[in-house]
Amino acid sequence: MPELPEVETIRRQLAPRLAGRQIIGAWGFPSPKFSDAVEANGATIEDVTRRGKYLISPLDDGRELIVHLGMTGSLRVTDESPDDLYVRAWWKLDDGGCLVFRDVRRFGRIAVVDAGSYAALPTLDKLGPDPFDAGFNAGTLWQACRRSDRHLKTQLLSQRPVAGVGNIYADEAFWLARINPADRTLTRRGAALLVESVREALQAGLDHGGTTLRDYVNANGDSGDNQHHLHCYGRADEPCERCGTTLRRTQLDARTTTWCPSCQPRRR
DNA sequence: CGCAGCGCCTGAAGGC
DNA sequence: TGCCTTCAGGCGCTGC
Repeated sequence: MPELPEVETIRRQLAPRLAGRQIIGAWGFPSPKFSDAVEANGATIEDVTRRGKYLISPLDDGRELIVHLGMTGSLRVTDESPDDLYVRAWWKLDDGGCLVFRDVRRFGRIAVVDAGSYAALPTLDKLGPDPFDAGFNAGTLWQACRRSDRHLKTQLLSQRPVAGVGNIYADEAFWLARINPADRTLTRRGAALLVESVREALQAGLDHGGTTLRDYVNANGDSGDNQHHLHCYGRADEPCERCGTTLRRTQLDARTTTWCPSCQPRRR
């Protein structure tokens, strides 16, 4: 499940490979989620950038090709035309390569829009600051969480206070910050801790090439390594690395959530 | 406008 | 062995 570290890993691999390449053929799976792929035909890719979990490629005609990988999406550049049941889009390049988007569960999304016009992608349209930007700090996070009464974890996953955090790195960040994900309010100090912990969790993911639980592979087809470095996510019923208490699992707004009842006590 | 609830998808895993 | 059910989950949409 690609979150910011996985998407950024792919972006770093694709940007030098795709910049300057003209698209000379395109196909999209016949569904509104993918059929926009053909709209990029004929344009030249100028770069591959990222906002949160969205890959954004500026085109030379003032539009942008946007790809969200969803749960099981992957992007690769191959030498041959794809022959695979789960390919949802491809773009033939002017150097003989082919950019292929594969997505078993079809939770991904492709769009071609006028640059910066994201009305068709409401989450992107209202996306918060990237976690490593100065615009994400204790003050902004505290303010954002003060305006809502939802569980803190649900707020992080909304992509509004900060962009790019999904279920895995959210559980990691709350564990690192020793904050209970079911809390609804943050102290100033808690906000500062959580900012640092979000960055630490995501940086670990980046350093280890992303987390591969089942499907994730980078643009070279390689799995990540961060699944061997997780402290909390997916470790319910195992002892907490810090205190030995058995980690617990629950559902929080329909999201599987793992936490340490001792290190991460409920506030209030 | 905020948000709770639901639907989208399909392979893997578990139950019997 | 094989059928059936449940689970995973990011995001868009609907309706309160």
